[in-house]
Amino acid sequence: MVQIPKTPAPVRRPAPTSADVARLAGVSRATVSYVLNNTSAVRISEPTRRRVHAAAKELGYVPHAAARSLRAGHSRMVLMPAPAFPVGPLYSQFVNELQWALGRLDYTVVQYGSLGLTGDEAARAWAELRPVAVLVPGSELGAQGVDLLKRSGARAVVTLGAEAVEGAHALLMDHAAVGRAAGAHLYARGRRRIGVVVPGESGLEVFSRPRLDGVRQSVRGTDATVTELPLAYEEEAAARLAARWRDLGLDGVFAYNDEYAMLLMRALQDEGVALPDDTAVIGADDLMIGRLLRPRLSTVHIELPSGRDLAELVDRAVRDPGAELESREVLGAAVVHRDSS
Amino acid sequence: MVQIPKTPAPVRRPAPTSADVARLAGVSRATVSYVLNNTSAVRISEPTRRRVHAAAKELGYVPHAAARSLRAGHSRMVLMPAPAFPVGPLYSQFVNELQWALGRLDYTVVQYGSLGLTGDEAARAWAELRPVAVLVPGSELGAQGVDLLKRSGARAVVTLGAEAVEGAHALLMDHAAVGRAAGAHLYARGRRRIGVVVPGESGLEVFSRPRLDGVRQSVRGTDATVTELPLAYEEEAAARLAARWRDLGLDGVFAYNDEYAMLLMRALQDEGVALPDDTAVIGADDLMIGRLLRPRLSTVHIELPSGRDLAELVDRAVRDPGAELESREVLGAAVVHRDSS
DNA sequence: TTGAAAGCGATACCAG
DNA sequence: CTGGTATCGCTTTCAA
Repeated sequence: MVQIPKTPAPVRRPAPTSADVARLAGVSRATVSYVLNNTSAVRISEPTRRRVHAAAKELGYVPHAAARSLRAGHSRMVLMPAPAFPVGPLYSQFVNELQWALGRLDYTVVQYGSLGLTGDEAARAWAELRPVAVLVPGSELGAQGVDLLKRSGARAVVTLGAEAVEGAHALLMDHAAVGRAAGAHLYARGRRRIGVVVPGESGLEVFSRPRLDGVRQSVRGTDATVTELPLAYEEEAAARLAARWRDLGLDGVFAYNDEYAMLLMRALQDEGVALPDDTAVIGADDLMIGRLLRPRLSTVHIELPSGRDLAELVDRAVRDPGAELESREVLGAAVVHRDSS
Repeated sequence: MVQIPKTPAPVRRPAPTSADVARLAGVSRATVSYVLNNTSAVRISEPTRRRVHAAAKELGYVPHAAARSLRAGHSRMVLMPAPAFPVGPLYSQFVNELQWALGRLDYTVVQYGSLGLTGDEAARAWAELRPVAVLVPGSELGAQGVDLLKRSGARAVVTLGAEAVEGAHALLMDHAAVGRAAGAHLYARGRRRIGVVVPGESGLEVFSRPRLDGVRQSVRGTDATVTELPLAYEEEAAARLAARWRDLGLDGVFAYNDEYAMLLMRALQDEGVALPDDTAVIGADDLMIGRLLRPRLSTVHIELPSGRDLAELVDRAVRDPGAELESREVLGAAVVHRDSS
């Protein structure tokens, strides 16, 4: 461990305020505000502007967001809960796009770490920040929470999840559609004894449950059977599952996503199961790794709404909070047939 | 698109304040504050407490964080910039741990979306929120930025990156060590013409550059050569690279990480290059996929600091901002030798 | 063109 | 035990 000498001035001065800038520039606080905000309603002489800017720079003045939004009565903060588990490239990229798009509309996205808070506690915590809009993936939030947020000034609450919540705009992401697509595909390929790999890890049920249900729906009324296969994301777990594969007598399997599919495929191949002849495999999410596997992995490609679209929805909702609540189906699921099925 | 009827009350009432609660409960705002904050210095009668709590619940009162921290002169917000590119499971998990650990210490982590802001602009934007601490991955932040943040009240600035920044605590993550480990390993395995796969994608240079440099360092003064191999994360790019592999005449290659390694391995295998006989391959990050490849992928396992450690560092720094700045090397890199090298 | 002052919401001191 | 009130930093009328 290396020690770097501390800065020469250990004194903790309070942050400079607009009053300090005013004093240094020899003007009033009002003038400082006018100059720094480029208020067009008031004209300030050029020399004064320069003095103010110089003073601000010299002091390292930074406006106090809390004070500002307190005074203004609103902010342009869009709040999202920070995801509670490692999240794939799909979601990362979606959030990035969204941040960018909202940034262009002059909003600021804040991901709030609310680990260990349950639905209503979380809603309270978010409400304290008085965000202008709240984006909530999943269905942790109930009608109560939405109401709380709206009562504390949120002009839009948008949920991204399986079902709409009273009072909130909803981007419906029906993961059952993913399962239905996969199930229908396997059925069409002549498979009748279908396994569905479900992550053993907790937190993923929100996605895995509907995907499983979707498979069930897709074969309802046929002679096909669906078997749930819990699988932890570990080699040994996959090996154990593969070891009893012959006994299971499955001829097709839908894995939660391409990563679990890869895990399972490897274990099956090590076990001497022929893919896709003995067992057809299909994954989901259309990750790059699927294309690199041999046989190439069939998968369900998922189409998320673009960040731009969502940003525009948020903006519309914020500008006109009285408008009808939108509720749209946004998750597209399309089978990409490759060699594993 | 389905339309859900809007809620019956389209009136936008302002959020209830402590004054509203006081009015409804028939007490003063001071009393409300005492009750809701459980202030131990003052004793409030039980009936009054009840009335206040009831009023607060009825109105759906939520304290206004901005007003509170304005008054208090500080907050317990720890700010991190939101990552600008899809980030792997390693980092996701690290951030989660950190959030959890800081949460236990009663801090709140906020990931601030500062897309498109350069170092100093970003520092300004962060400073506006008056966070008590700022955690910055990468080296986007200069001494100036650190100074700005501290002047606006940040009691701790911690950088996670290649080099220390004046005035900030530093968790040094020397990615060159990853390259050195990989390079030394390949050299020890008798490889002398070493290629290094560098992502074609921008934004990753922060990591890829030092990893490449590390390889160079590890073979300095030997007869080994190092060839930089830019590679976009696409199948075709990999195929093109593989097509000229014989001409390149490389007998060992270090890929930026396991994902790029997998991409390259597949292309090389399709091209008929024998692994590891013709070319030894080693990746980095020790992802699950590496274990699933055949041959099993050798990799450089990366040890990040635990979220708990970092949380404690932040807490120490916040409690005693005058203390010596800590600067520690925290990135552990260890070769995991498997079958591809 | 500039300044004085009110007020956003919450808290903590000091009286009563 | 409870209430008035000053205060945090900033914006924005209203006057000068």
